[in-house]
Amino acid sequence: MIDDLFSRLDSEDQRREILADGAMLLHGCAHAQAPALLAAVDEIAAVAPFRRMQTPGALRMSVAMSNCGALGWVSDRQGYRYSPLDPDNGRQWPAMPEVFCQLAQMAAAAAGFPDFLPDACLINRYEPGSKLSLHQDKDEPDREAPIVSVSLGLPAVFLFGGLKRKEPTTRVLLAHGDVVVWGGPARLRYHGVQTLKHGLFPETGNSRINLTFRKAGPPGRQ
DNA sequence: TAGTCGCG
DNA sequence: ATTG
Repeated sequence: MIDDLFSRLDSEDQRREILADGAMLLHGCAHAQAPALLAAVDEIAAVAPFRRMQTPGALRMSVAMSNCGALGWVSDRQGYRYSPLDPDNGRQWPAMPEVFCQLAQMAAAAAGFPDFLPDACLINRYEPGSKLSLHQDKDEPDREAPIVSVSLGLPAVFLFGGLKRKEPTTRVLLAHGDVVVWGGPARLRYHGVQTLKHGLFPETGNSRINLTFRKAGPPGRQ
């Protein structure tokens, strides 16, 4: 059923699945680096703790977030934007660890987007009950660069839709080490995460950690 | 209760 | 219109 919605990139490598034109799932791509990634997340969170941000509607998101890199995605009653400073402490976000940047570059290249240089990494922590409604990543002025999303910890159902909210969504189970890359004609596709179910994953404190790499700075300088 | 609608 |  779901298999019908996917086409296989090639029969030799069942670990790459095309979700749409310009969107690819790299199954288990980050599995080897996962321990290093999680250790780096802990270091980042010690400096820029996870927090549940407010939305323009003055409600709180269920997902707790932090950032690393030159720019971080923030939300408050004023709206969504990128900021070089952590609004909770007025300091720059922690630097993007080398292992983050290398993984993001490698995954982007494997999905057909060479020379991806992310300047922002949004770190989302999902506890059981957390979800992210269907949305577009459209706060980045440069739409040439792709989005790279790395899943760690508990599995979650990723919703991948079209360029209009009402278009049907594909449901994709994302497990520890999976990476999704979307760009080009898929860059503005709606996407979201279904409510996380509880499960056992001690390495992440029984939560799901998602790293989302973006180029959030001005166009050019790729 | 999962899916859909639609509020502000 | 909507990362609620």
